[in-house]
Amino acid sequence: MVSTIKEIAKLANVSIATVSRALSGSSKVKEDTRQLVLQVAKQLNYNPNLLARNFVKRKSNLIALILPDITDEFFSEIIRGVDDTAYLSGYYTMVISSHKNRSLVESIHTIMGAGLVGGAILLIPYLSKEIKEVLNHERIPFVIISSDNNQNSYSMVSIDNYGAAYSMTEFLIKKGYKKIAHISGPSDNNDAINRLKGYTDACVYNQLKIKKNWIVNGNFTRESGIDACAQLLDLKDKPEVIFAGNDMMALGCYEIIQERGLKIPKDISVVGFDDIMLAKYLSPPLTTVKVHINELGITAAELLLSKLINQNGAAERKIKVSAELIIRKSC
Amino acid sequence: MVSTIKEIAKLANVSIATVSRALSGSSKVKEDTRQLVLQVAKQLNYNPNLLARNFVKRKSNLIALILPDITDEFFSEIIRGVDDTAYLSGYYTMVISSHKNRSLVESIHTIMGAGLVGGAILLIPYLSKEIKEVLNHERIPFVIISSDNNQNSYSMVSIDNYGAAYSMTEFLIKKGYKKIAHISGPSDNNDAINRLKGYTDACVYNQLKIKKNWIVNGNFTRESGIDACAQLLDLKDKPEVIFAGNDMMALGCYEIIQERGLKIPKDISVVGFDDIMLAKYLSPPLTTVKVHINELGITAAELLLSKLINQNGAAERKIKVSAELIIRKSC
DNA sequence: AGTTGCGATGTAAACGTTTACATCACTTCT
DNA sequence: AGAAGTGATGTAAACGTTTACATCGCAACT
Repeated sequence: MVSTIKEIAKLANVSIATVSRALSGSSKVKEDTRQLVLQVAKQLNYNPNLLARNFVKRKSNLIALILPDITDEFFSEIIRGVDDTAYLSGYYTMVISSHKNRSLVESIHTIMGAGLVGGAILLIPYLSKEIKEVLNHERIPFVIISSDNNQNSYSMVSIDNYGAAYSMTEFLIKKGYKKIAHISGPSDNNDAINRLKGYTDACVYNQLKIKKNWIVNGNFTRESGIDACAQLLDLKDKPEVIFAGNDMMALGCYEIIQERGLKIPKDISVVGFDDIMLAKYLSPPLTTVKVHINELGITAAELLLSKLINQNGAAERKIKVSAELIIRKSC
Repeated sequence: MVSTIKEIAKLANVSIATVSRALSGSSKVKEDTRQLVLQVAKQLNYNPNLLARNFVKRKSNLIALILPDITDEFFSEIIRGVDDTAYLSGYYTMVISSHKNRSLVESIHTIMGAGLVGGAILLIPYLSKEIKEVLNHERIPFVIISSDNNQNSYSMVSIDNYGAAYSMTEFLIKKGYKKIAHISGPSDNNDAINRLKGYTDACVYNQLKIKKNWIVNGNFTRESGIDACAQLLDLKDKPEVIFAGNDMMALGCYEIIQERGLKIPKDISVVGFDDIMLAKYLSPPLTTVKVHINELGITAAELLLSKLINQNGAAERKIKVSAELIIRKSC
């Protein structure tokens, strides 16, 4: 059942080299011969052995997508984006989740060094010294999806947190809001940092005063949204709108606001970031920022593929995937 | 940088066979020699070439996870479940999404015949004749994740839709509800069919009358939930509780019920199925059925691995992954 | 007619690893 | 002391494919 070029060669009365050439399509083979070979191949139900092919060519049509140790609503979109794009260029995608049984560093080393994959896409929130150390020793091309924008030496794809937060803030200002609060994410999280910066810069640029206690720290959880929002509601000088660093914290805001008998957006407005699935089902539906997550995957794959195909040591590129304001009823 | 066993052999002054044996750990090598080899390997930063290894052993430590043409909130959990389990046995997971550029049949054929992967897990909602045809010609082991329980000849893992729906219905009956309605999913969808059957069987077993117009057809969308629920609310003999075939339809119920000024669960109760992320954030939080999706992946992977490891043509097995009632405030 | 060029095809090596078999140096029998 | 057995190691083939190089036949030159 598992036919090889040898068998085709025998049946077609040609050498295996000719078969190989006929099948690969490129080289010079007489059209008659090619047709013959193709026909025999079909008849034998031939499937090339990719293992052998990759092995001898010393390259692989597999790319690794290395994911961090957490589950995320958005991972499947990234995976799909990568897989779709890779497939169109004849590549397959291997997914590796690092987790307790296998550190990220270990994954990188074993996977990238084994010849199994031709390139890798790494989803890494924060590039530690250790990780960079390992990466610098790897010889296959890779691309990083990360919001860690302090790195120059790698090709990176990231969400335009800054730009999106800036737009959202400016949108609120244009709508007439003067008192805009922000609940930020963890202070060591780059998404959070950039969103905060987008918010403050937009305020500054539009000559809007930011009171210091209008910026309160959260940690991207619903609970922290509740706490942060409570703080804001207790303020003498209450903000008119709360820009939560992500939707989960916005959700927390909704809960405490409604618990206190206030109405959104009449008494106070709320906007978020991420456009998680439930955002549009909240009441009122949440105005937020939608990141085209699958584009992260697509872009990363494209970048990697370009490295794989024309392997001139091109300069490392940084690409930001833009986001879109989703205007609903919460402001 | 890319060291091979040849180089190790040279440095350690042994033959490549000895190196191979020392590294693979199994065969008989003098302990001193093994240590020496190991040390040299480490020093050379050696990584075995998996491509070569798989090639010569004519087996692969890659398994393919073939997904259908849609994106789903739950896919990442399945992927993670498969990957985690596979990894623990030394296997890697390759994800293939079939889609417009690549039919499922095509994916199956090219992937499973190329020697690249040693086995496959296929997520297939409905096993068409064509698909079965292709599957029957494949020679590598595979496992199917599906709710299509009309198949005997394959190893399958599925959600226990029937049992879970039965439990939910019985739970409602025990709570004292006498008038239970059901909004079913598409009539050609096996999940929907089994859930409906679980519901009716539980009613019958508990001698509960089911009025014909208490069962209304939906199609798993929120909109269909709205329509179906409206029909139920318009009934002279209104049900006391609506068991929606999935959470999205339950969400639709919430909307129309609240729009009509009714209270859940005071005026009417609603329960769902799936435990999608937003279920717990609805107000009131939705009582529903949680399927341990990652277990689908884990179980499928275990099944496949057992086939891969002891390749005695064991009987094909069917495994149902059980579900759990998540009792919240909606009834 | 002999040379050159070229297109088509064949030959064989190579890729890195595993593994069946051969070999060798001992030890332990008889 | 020789035979037989055993444990450690080496030799070489094999896996399926690609590809550099060699070869061959034929057309188009001089």
